[in-house]
Amino acid sequence: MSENPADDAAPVARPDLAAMVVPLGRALVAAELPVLRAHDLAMWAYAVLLRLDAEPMRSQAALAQAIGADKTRLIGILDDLAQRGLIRREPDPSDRRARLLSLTAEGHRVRTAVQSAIQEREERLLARLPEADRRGFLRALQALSALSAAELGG
Amino acid sequence: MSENPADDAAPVARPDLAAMVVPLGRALVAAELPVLRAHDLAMWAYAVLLRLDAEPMRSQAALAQAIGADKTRLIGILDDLAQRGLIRREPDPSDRRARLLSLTAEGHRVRTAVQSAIQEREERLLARLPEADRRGFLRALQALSALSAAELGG
DNA sequence: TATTGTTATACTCTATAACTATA
DNA sequence: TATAGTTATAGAGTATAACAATA
Repeated sequence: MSENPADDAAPVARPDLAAMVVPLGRALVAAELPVLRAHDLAMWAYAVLLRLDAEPMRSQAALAQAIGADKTRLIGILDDLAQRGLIRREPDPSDRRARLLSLTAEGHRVRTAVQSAIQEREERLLARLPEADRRGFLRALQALSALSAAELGG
Repeated sequence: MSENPADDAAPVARPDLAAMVVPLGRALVAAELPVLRAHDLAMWAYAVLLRLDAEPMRSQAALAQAIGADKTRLIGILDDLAQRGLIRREPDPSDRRARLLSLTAEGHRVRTAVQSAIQEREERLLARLPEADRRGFLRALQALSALSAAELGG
């Protein structure tokens, strides 16, 4: 009758992954917001700086897809970043429909300052975990987030 | 000049936690949705079943706070669950403003069936991780999700 | 008056559709 | 005609404010 505990009234061995991961993600985002606000950056703007620092992009559509954003919502973000001199945004000479996107030196500086502040906080949080769990957590997290959404769902 | 790699152009050692956790959460939720849909349950309805199975609640406000939902959005969910006979929802005789909430036997059955299906999928995902990382991941996740949002942010 | 539940409303984020310009 | 970018619009999810019943 109780060979499989999940069939009985007893609580399951662990909460669902989503029930732990989603609230954790919300809390991590909430912890980032003050840092971003201090640099007057929206969350998506920060995502843009990170992506363009890793690699310049050939078009806004490519950038949108790379960071999982909608291309229409990116426009205001890019307007702001370009106006503040954090990114370059110029028509591709070989196809003037597309916009070549890259980070300026100032954009790189801001990106680095923000990420340092964010990861400093994160390290204080991770320091509360036992060393072995901490390493396993980070490795598993990087492995899982490298899988495509399709693989995670299958 | 390059004693601290974060000050230079080189990429940082790891992505920000939120940048890994939030998309992972989204993917996990997306993986749950087909299971929930098969049982004709909304995500919040499932959260209600889980919470009430753990412990009956003295009021809708208490339930809302316990699962991190807005009390106004819970109402339609509770209407549906009560109508389908998955929960009991009766005025507290000692304070008829409040509604006593608890799971019916059928509600418990549904909760167990859904969670089994969900965790079955999750186990297949976790099986892709090395055993040590998997254990560290789950332990760290449970530890972090037990911290309050305030602690995570501080 | 304070609290529980409810309804109505507004706001944010996101996705869809229509328009301009280049090709 | 097809594509990149832009603008305008609509939808989902969420939070806020006002209301009715009970204490």
